[in-house]
Amino acid sequence: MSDNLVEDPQSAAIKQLERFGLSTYAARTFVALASLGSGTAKDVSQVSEVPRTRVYDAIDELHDRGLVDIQNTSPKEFWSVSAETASRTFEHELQRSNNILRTALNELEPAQRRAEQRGVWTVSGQQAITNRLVEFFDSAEEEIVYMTIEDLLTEDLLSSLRRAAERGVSIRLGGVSADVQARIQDDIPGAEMFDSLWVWSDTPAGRLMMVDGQKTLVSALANGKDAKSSDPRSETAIWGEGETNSLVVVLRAIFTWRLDPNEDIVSTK
Amino acid sequence: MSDNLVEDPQSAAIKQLERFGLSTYAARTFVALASLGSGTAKDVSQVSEVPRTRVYDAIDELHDRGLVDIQNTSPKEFWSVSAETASRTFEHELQRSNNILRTALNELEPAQRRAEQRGVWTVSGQQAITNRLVEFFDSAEEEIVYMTIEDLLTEDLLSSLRRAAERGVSIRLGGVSADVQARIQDDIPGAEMFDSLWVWSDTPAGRLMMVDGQKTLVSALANGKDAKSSDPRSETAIWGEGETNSLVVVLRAIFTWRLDPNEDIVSTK
DNA sequence: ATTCAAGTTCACTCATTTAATCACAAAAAT
DNA sequence: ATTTTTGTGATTAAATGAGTGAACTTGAAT
Repeated sequence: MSDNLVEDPQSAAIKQLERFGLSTYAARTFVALASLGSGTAKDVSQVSEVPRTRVYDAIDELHDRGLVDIQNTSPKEFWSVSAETASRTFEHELQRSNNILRTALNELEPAQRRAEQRGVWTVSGQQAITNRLVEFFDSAEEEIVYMTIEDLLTEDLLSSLRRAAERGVSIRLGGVSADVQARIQDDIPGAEMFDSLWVWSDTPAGRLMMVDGQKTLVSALANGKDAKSSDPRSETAIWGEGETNSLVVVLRAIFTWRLDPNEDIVSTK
Repeated sequence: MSDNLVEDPQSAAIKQLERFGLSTYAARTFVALASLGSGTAKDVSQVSEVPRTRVYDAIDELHDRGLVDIQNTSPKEFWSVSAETASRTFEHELQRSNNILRTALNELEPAQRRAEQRGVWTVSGQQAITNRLVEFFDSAEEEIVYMTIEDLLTEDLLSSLRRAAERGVSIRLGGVSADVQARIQDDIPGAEMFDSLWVWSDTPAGRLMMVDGQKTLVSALANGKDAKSSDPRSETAIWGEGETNSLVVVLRAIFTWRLDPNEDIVSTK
């Protein structure tokens, strides 16, 4: 098989270089040079499968990007920067690019975003859902309730919860096993743990969240069997916000019913 | 004129989004949604100039990337994440991508890179040249001599010099004005300043570098007139390394002749 | 229930970009 | 001087993506 799940460094590197805007010729040429250290067009062509006559264009592209230096002899010799330098170069470029993007978007973003939203929005992909949660957590002023399976309690979310706790937001966490509870207690002393409403540690579930009683989110993992090995993209969530949002109303009802301390419900075994 | 030097946020954002791999439709759609907050296909089409029928594809693309959430009503409504979230999302993605690239390149990099190089290599672009200098500085073991005009003495280089100084490398810096000399003396106490061999603070020059007497670099700015406003890409440099490298031999001769303390040369006015 | 309009999806064309091949000129090596 | 290698340019072919329009679905109104 030529395409394994764990790729060989060659094609992995090529793929990323293309992602950063290099042509496939340029990407292949750079990878060839990286493994050679330096070489002529002929050398490059042989190990990279790039037509010899096109190596020169590829080198030009790389030279303009500062990734390859040229020796003007005949035959010309080409030299590629080190892995570290290449990586740093891209990092700089992308950082710069991202800053431009952020400021541009901020400029044209309307003053008041999502005051009160009717309806329920869907998000998919574990990372996207996590991002949304972090946003909600960061906007919390009084209370966060979050039920989750442990696999979905990433560092991102924990640090966001920590920040919230430091602001004085009360935090209630459910669905995690005893030992993880202990670890979190160390990390975020203010957090209050509760056992999940239903036992779901063995079944692949999802997450449930409510912030300040007016922003809620529910997620579920698509493919049923095992949660761990499932593709991160298979998680789908819906969320809604606003005092009168229907999803909010429903979830608030459930949460307050199950969690409110003055209510006296027997915990489901 | 539609394309100013300082672009409007619209097209600036679109350009960066495309750079990050979005189609132009997707980029335009996202920018439209970012200024609307949320809206239907119709709304988006009107402000983005994207054909209404293709908005759906664009939204799919954005949804997959976690940048847009969808409300499954009729008409469908679309909601874009905040500028901050979008920026963070890209940052994550690119960081991840860059890590893969770095490890892949490191794996296939040959053990011994550039032991002794014959010949002289050319680099162009200010950033690329700076990168090369940082690499040289970081590899210095005994001595760094660096002559430069102030504009080309960036923070990157200063911190690299600082690291070298802390390793005990002796540093000689030339070509900078008195006040900048003072500032650097504070920053890097070990650095020794010397007045440039010829007066070049007013003329657009370039840089001269030698490390450990065996790695040298010379650069020059292409367009003559004023150094400041000149395009950063117009700087071109050549470098060489190795005891017997011709460029090294020549520059070492000059430097030792002019700088060696036991020689007694009258300073050029 | 039927019709109409609006919303959504799909299939197709056209243009632009990019990969790939070829032909030729210049330079080295024999 | 001749032959091989190296470098540049032009040309063709394929693929990607923008743009257009037809067909289908859904919801609302008569």
